[in-house]
Parts: sequence; C-alpha cells; structure tokens
Amino acid sequence: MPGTKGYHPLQDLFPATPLTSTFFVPLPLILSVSGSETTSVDEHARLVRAFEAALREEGPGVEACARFRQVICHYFRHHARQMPWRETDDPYRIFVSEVMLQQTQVERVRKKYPEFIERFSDFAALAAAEQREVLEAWQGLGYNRRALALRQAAQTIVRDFGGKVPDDPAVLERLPGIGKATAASVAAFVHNRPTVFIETNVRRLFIHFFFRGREEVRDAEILPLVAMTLDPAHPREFYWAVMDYGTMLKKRYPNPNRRSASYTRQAPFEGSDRQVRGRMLKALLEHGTLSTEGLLAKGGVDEKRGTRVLKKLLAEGFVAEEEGEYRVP
DNA sequence: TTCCTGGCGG
DNA sequence: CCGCCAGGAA
Repeated sequence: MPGTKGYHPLQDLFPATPLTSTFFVPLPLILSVSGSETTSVDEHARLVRAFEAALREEGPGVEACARFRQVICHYFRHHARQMPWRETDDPYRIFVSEVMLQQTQVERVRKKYPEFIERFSDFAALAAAEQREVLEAWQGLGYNRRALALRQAAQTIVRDFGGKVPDDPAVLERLPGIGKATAASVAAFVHNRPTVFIETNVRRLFIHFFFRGREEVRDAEILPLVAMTLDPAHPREFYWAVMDYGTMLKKRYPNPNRRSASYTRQAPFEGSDRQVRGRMLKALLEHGTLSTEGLLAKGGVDEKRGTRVLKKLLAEGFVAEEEGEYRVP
C-alpha cells in the first residue's frame, strides 16, 4: 500500500526487539492497514493481555510500562490520525496548534487552523497583526482570551527570542497563555524533547490502564508512570499515540477521567456570563464600533449583567472605549 | 484552591 | 447532554 515506507511488519519487529528499546518509526506513518484488520485487532488484544499480566505480576513498574508502550505504539501504527500540525516541522505552526488545542476539540481546530495559518504565516506576521484581526480569525474556537495571549506570545518570541520557540519548559511557561501542560507539550511537539506532562488524554489513558477500579486518582500518581512509559527517543510520536489512543478510548468507555481527583464539571453555558461575553465581543467584531446601548441590545442582555461583562472585557483588553463608543483595538 | 472563560462536535 | 491536547486571576 502507498505511504507505508518505513513500516516493518509487527511480526518481524516485536519478537526481535527488547522491551527497553523504542518502537516508533519515523514518518510517514501507517494510517490504515487494509486487509489485515483482524490480525491487527488480535495483535492488539495480545499486547493488552501481556500488559495486564505484567501489571498483575509485578505491579506498575518498568515491565508494565514497557508493555503499555507497546500497546499504544501498536495502535498508533494502525490508527494514527492525520493532522496538518503533525505534518510540519515549522515551530510556529506547531505552537499555534498547541494553543488552539487547549480546551478545544481536534475537529473544531481542524476547520479553523488552515485559514489562521494562511492569514498569519509566521510569528512576525502574527506579532504585527491587529488584535481585531486575530480575534476575527479566532471566532468559532472559543476562549477568546487565548487569541490575545497567542498574539502577545508571538510578540515576545519575536522580540526576546529572535523568532525562535524556546525549548526549555520553564522559559515557555513565562509566555502568556502557556501554562505547565502547554509548555511541556510545546517542548515535546516542537523540539521533540522528552518532557513528562499530563493533560486530559494522558490522564484518561493511564487511569484506564493502571488504575482499574480506583477513584480519586491523583496526577502525582500518574506522572511517574508517564515518565517510565515515555519513549525518550521519540517523545513526539509517543504523545501523538497517547492522544490518539485516548480519543479512541473515550468513545468506547465511560470517561475514565471522572475517576481523577482533578475532575470537575463545567458550569452550564446557557444563560451564563460567558455566553453573553461571547455575544458582545462577536457583535463588536461585526459592527466595528457600538454604543453601550447597541452593545447591550446585540448581546441580548439586561443592563446590570451587560455592564458587568463589559467592564471585564475592558479590563482584559478585549475592548477599548472612546467617547462613549466601544471597539476592538 | 476556587472560580471564570466559548462554542460546538459527537 | 458531555466535555474538549487549561491558564490566569482572585
């Protein structure tokens, strides 16, 4: 089949490779294996059983982690998702994808990402863009604050780092909009650094495999297992595999993340301040400038709530006021 | 630590 | 309806 260069039949690879070795191959990856699905499913089941046996006999140690790595690697070989930000080495494109993917599902990012990259083709272009332009391109992704932070991060990267994305998570964390998880994932996906981090897919996957029957699993319990499982020679592919397996798992089981100590439900969106906030900003982007009255009308909101939300939008720099008229700077 | 933040795919 | 490759302010 086409696009399978670099692929070695699993039968050849697994028995011959010691557990401590790495299993990932360079791109291009296997996206599907036609005609061998049954073999693939059987092999996957066999690998899961080997993992479970190791976990039963020796607990969550090096052996179980190595077996677990084989499970997700095997899955990834056969079911890797194709994404634009996985097919580039451009640090800018990967950085933008990481910010977009915070709290936003892949399918939604897929649709917005190409246009954004076309409109702002590198850090310099994004840094030089008007805030308004960036927010317009961001509409539909949600969490508009991230768009402002991304633009500011681009400015810092251009001004302080010569347009290069830092590879030290501690340095990345000082960029606006980049917290612990995103700093580590940027280091992993942009620079292929073997950072250890936890986000929702990592959490789901490790809770599902290593904490069966447990409740209130803490991230601190998961972290050492990630460190032991991570393929230090191929961090990027390792985390891609984790993301893809985690997404698949979600469709087949009740969300294991509900057994995480850090699991919380979001407040309802309908009728909330943030719904109003989104509407008001959107109205302002569509109309250019609006008066207080116009803004309240477009947001479909009473004066009390509208004024409160507007005050926060002003404080956060989304909106500027000039002689009673509001606009996006 | 807790609360707030968007919009929509599945 | 659930929850998304969380960050920052309070």
